[in-house]
Amino acid sequence: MDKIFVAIVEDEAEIRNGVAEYINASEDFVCSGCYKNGEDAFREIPKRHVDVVLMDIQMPKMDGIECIRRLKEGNRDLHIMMLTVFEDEEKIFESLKAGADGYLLKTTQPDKLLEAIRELHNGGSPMSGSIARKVIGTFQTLPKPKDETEDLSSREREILSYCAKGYMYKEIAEALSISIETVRTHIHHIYEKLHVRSRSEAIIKYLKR
Amino acid sequence: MDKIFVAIVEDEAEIRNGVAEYINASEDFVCSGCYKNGEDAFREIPKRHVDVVLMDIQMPKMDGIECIRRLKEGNRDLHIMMLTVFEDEEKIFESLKAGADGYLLKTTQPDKLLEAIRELHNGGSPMSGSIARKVIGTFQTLPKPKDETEDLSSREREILSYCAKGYMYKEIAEALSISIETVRTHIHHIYEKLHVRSRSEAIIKYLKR
DNA sequence: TAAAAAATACAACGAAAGTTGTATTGTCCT
DNA sequence: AGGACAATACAACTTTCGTTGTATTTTTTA
Repeated sequence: MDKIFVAIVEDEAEIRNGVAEYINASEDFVCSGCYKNGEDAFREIPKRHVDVVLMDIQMPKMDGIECIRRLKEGNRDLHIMMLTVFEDEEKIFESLKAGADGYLLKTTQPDKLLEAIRELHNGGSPMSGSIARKVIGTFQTLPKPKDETEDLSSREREILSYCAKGYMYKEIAEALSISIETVRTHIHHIYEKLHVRSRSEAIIKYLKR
Repeated sequence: MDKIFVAIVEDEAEIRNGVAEYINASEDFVCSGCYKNGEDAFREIPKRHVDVVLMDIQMPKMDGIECIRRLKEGNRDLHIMMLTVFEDEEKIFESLKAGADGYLLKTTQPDKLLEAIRELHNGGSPMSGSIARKVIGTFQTLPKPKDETEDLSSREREILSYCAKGYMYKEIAEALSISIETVRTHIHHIYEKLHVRSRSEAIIKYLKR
């Protein structure tokens, strides 16, 4: 069986070499390159055979998040996993948005790291426990303000949706083949039901619902 | 060390008993209850000592997603993990929104299941590889139309943010202690940069960026 | 340092939006 | 059958918004 080629991007030589050594000592992985900043990594990785990248965040010249963005732009299929000490939401979500496929903390045990690389290569997305919990937490937007647009009639909702596309009264009237005065009336009713007093506020409620 | 109390909610007796047996055979877990539908689970679990719930989705009377919603409403701290055959995004995200803390497929190996329960209990969020990848994928909103609000000056962005709160010119002028005419000028500049021609369109761009 | 961009301000005019009130028709629920 | 609501329409009037043009002071950048 072919070995999995792993690249390491990490500015601290000690960690970099430690991880590389551990990877090379394993059966099914081989370290195909070590880079000490995002710039070197971005220049070299596309030229080589790399299956998986382990990426630090804080590095000189180019940080890991920007490096991911650029690497992914060139090759969507490259599997990249963060390996960092940061566990604040900002860094996590910026990384994921940039295209990271996994996110491990540096406190991860070496054997768990190898297992994670394997999972990453198989299309999974390994995350440290606390990271996964934060990611899942973003879906639990519990107490969202009741959607007042529920109270609108279907015609009113239709008209509101035109407002939310930037249509003027006149344009809505044309689109629906009704008079501008009728549009006015509908919109007035919409304002009452949504408890707002302008098109802006109505659009805001509509888009945020 | 105290054992971790695990409840199982699953309509198929074979699976239910199999998992219960496996859990009871382990060192640090004990099955504290088996329920064959969401209704029974919702009625009984709050009365008992339960640390972790393993929850199926498709069940008679009350499905697992609704059951999670209700259990979590009563007790935010209860750790619930889906254990299901479904891996479509709809079911996954509905579960997470309802409050699931983990999501495993039934194909998970028994030893991995036990490890996942342990991780869940420790505040992690174990997910099967393909699930985690889908979850992470939602953050990678790839080809989003370039954020034109980037081109705005900080003052302009500030004013736009007031528009997006529903403020009128007069109110913005007051809030920033500048004249209404200056607000007008700024907003006109904003429209030029965003290539829009009304407050509505500007707000739409701002909220969708 | 010279040019460009940002922040500020005033003003006048026309266009769009918002308010208030009235009215007709059809549907749905009680 | 009567009442409530939705959809439609018209109109007069007020307020807010958007356009155009000019101008001064900083700040930034080439």
